[in-house]
Formats: sequence, C-alpha cells, structure tokens
Amino acid sequence: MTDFEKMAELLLPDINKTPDYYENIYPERNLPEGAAVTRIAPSPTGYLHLGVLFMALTNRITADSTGGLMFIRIEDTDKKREVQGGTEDIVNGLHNFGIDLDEGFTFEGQKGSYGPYRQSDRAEIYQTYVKELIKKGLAYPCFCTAEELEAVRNEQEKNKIRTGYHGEWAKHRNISYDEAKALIDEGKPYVVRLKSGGSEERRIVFTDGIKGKIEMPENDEDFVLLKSDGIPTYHFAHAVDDHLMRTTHVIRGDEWISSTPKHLELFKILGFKAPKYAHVAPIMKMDEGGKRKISKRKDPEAAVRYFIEEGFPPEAVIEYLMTIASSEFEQWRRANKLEDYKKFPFKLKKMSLSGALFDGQKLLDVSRNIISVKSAAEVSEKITAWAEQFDGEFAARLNKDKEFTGKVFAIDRDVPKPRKDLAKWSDAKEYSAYFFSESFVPCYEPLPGKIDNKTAAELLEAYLSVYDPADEQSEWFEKIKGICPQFGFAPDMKAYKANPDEFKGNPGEVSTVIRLAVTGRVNTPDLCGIMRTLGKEEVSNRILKAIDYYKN
RNA sequence: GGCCCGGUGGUCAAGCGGUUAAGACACCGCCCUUUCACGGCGGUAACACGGGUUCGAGUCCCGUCCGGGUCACCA
Repeated sequence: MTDFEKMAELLLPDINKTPDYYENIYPERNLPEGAAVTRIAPSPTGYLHLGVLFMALTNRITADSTGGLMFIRIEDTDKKREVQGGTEDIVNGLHNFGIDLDEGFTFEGQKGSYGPYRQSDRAEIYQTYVKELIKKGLAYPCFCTAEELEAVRNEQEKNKIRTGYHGEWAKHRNISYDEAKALIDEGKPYVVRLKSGGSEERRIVFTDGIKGKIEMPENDEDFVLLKSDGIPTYHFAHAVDDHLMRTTHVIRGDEWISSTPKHLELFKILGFKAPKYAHVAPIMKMDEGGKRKISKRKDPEAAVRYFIEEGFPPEAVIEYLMTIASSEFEQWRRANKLEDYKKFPFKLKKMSLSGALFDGQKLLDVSRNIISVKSAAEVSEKITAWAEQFDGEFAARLNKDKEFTGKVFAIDRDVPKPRKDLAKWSDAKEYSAYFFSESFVPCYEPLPGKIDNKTAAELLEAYLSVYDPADEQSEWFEKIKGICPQFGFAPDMKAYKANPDEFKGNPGEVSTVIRLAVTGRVNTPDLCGIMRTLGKEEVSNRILKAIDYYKN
C-alpha cells in the first residue's frame, strides 16, 4: 500500500465503492446525435429569482431545440443559506411560467434515473471520487485554520504576490501520511484540496458557446474539493455531477467564467469529458447612473413573484425574456405572430455578450400585445383569478355578476384591432372602475371645446330624449349627430373641420359630454358599447345626475 | 490590484472589410377617428477615444478610457 493509498483510507475509511461503480449505474445517455442535455442547478436560497428563470428558459429552449432534455439539480451544499421550501418555490415557480423539468425535482415529484438530484444526498458519490484522487496523490488534506489562511493572504498582499493557496504557499500540499495521521488523531479539522498540476505560466483555451474563444491562465490553485464537513464545494460537485448526470451543455451565468479553468482541470484529472460551456450575461438594472446585476435584495422585480403580483401574464414575462435571450426573437415573432415561442429556432451563439438592462417599459409593451390578442372570455377569467389572489375587494366586485363582468371586458375585444389598455391584470381595476356603482366616481369636468354648463345640460337632455339602449353603433352615432344642428353644432366632422368657426362644436364634443356624464372620464373605449353594457337604467340615471349638476 | 469579459441612438439590438449604419421600446409629428387607444406614415437620436493595417474600418490589430465579473471550507 502506498502512502497515498494509506492516506485515502485514513481520510475516507467508510468509502468502499469505486468510480467504476457509478460510471456503470449512470451510463451514457442514449440520445440522438446533437441532443443537448442541459440543467439548472439553483441553490434553494429563497423564492424564484428572475436570473434563475432566465437561466431556466435558456436551458429549456436549448434542450428543446435539439431534441434533448433538461433536469434540475439542487445545490444545497451550503447549509447556512438554505431556506425551507426553497426547492418547491423554484419548481412551482418555473411551472407557473410554463417551464417544466424532465428530470430531478419536477412539478410531479422527483424523477429520472441519474439521481439523487440533491447534492446533500450525494455525499458518498463525491467522496468516492475524492478518495480516488487521494489515492493517486492528486488531492490531500489541509489543516489550515481560517486564521492561518488569512495570515497567508495578508502576507501575499503585502508583498504584492498573487493571493491564494497555490504553489509554495500551499502549506500542506506535500503533507505525509504520518503528519496527517497525527493531526487527525489530535482531532484537527481539515478540508481536502486538489493538488493542482496547473501553472500560471501556461494558458488554457476553451470555446464558450456564447462568447467564443476564451483564453486564460491555467488554474494552479489547490482549491478545496471537500469542506471540513465532508460536503463538496461547488467546483467539485459540478464536475462530478455533470459528468455522472451526463450533461452535455453547461449553460450558466457568466460570473462562472473565471472559475472555468478550475472546472476544466477537474474534468481532466478525473478523466471526464468536459461539457460544452456557455456563459450567459446577467440581466442588469440601472442604479445611480450605473448598470449593475439585478439583485434579489435591492430590486423587487428580481423576485419573480413580483410579476405575478403585478398581474403580468407569465407568458408575457417569458416573451420579454426571450427578446433579451435572442436578438433574433422579435423578428421571428413578427413573422410568426401566434406561434408558440418554443418553436423559435434558438441559437446560443446569438445571445448577447453583455448584460441587458431590464426594461420595464418594454415588458409593458410586450405584455400589452399579448393581452390584446386574448379572447374576451380569457381576459375576464384571468383578471378575476388575479383579483381573487391579490385584491379581494376587486374580486368581490367582479364576482357579483359574472355575466356583466364578462361584458365589461369584452368591449372592443375580439375585434381586428383590439385595444391595448391592459398591460397587466392589475390595470383592470382602474380601467373598469366606472362600470361598477361602488367604484364609479362621477366627474363632470372638463367640458370639451367651447361648451358651457348650460349647453351641456341641454345637449344631455336632448340626447336623453332620443336615447334607445338597443341602438347599435351606427344608429347610436346617428342620434348624436342628429342633435347637433339644433345647438349650432356641425352635423359631422368633415363639415366642422372645413369651417370650424361656423359651428359651436362637433359631434365628437357631444360624445365627450355624454362620455363624461356616463363614465366620469374623457377617455374610454367605445362609448356605445359601454352604454349597452351599463344598461338603460344606469345610463339614464347618470345622465340625469349630470344634467342636474350642470344646471346648478 | 491580478486575471477575464464587454463597449453601435435613452433602452434592447442588427451588422462579420465597401450599407443612405436595420428593426423594436420610449419620445415627437401627421393621418385615421365618437374620446383615448389601436393602426398607418414620418421624425429626433448611435459606432467611447487615440493610433495602426488596408484603396477602403462599426467591422481586423495595439493602446487608453469606461462598465461588468472574479479572486472563500458561497453558489
């Protein structure tokens, strides 16, 4: 038995499987050529973050566009940051946005044959590989305390030497079996470090799926593989897991670029084939004149829940994210208006190199477009569902008479050029306020054009005398035109525009007077539709009150 | 500070050595119009800077500046 083998037994006596065992139970996946196996590997540190959603989206569409699959692995190796229910929040959250996982923790429970999919359940696997490395003299125990490491760092900084545990600074890299045994017998805690074979002098080159060729110094740091509690660091877990789970494409945030040399070294010494890497630029946010990565702590919109609470349809958020994900998406969308976004031929290579600023205005626009093509039935159903969850008062109003509510949101909808008043479901409350007696706020100003109170009252009285709730749009408008001449108003817009000075007003202004009386607003959708929805009694009452107001 | 990655209108961006430097959002104007929207048409607005290479540079090279990331027993 060599000293390295003795060391391995000393450190991990209970591990008796070998890497071959795992290689066999997690065989190469039987997928067609070119099919990408992707994954997201979030930490369960709270609810779904915009960045995670974005990563999930890009992983999902690369898997889908190649006929591959995507799984989720929970990276819970940092117990300090773990949050109760964090995994469920992520999985359910993604599901709400139409993103489901093929393997791992899914909406229907845990599935897949490359698990377990939670790192805390994989300790034995990591240790098996570490043990193998120790046996080969490629990893070793390090007993340095936090204070010692700190001291080393300070000295390096003082002498302007590159900081880190590498080369001659790696105190324990040549520790003997006997020394290690003595320290362990003393009960000293330790971590297991990689005995790096890399050199600062040499360059490592890899091709990033998004950024292209990237060249960096090799890793020469003896970084930690196993923490003192026997749990692996991200770097080591990534190499072991993505190899054993047969991931082909690691699509992750670009903050990982700088540790990719570490990962590549790991894949090499472990004898694994390295996956293809694609490093995605983060979504940014404008802050005090500068861009910065969107942050869960500082930005409400970083938690995806924010969009749900605001009432953005999930598909609108996805649609917006797609415009960020691929510069070709909007163009494709114009040519394929109603097609599922999943049909879009996504290319990692076309992703932006630098982080996009989150544009709330653009999201609003995207969302408006999506809502505008929804059917009246769906719109009122979605608005009601949103209200039931986030605005009880509004929900009660909508549920009192569902048929009426349906009519309210059907106005100017299901037509060739639908209106775009609603960008999110929460807009519906204000939008529809005047339809309901409890939220209708009468308002009789400002009167349009040169119309004074007296004229307004007379116009309304005249209109009331011809008003018929059964009128369709054309008759409705004819009646408005009909009352114009008796007040010196132009009978139609053309006549008015030709000689504006000859008239006291025009039909548009008459409509506005009625609009004001009926809705309390100067801007609304089709007034005829509104009046038909409100019904004769309500309309007459409101007009009567307005007349009353203008007379006094 | 070392090492990486970026830098085209306010924002997202196309561009791959020769273009009047696309398009979308936002903004402005006009048209349409029962108001407002929608829609249509038009407009304002950009290659960070300095050197090369080249007949020709947003595109290639170098430098500067600016922005971002990373240098943990966090991911």
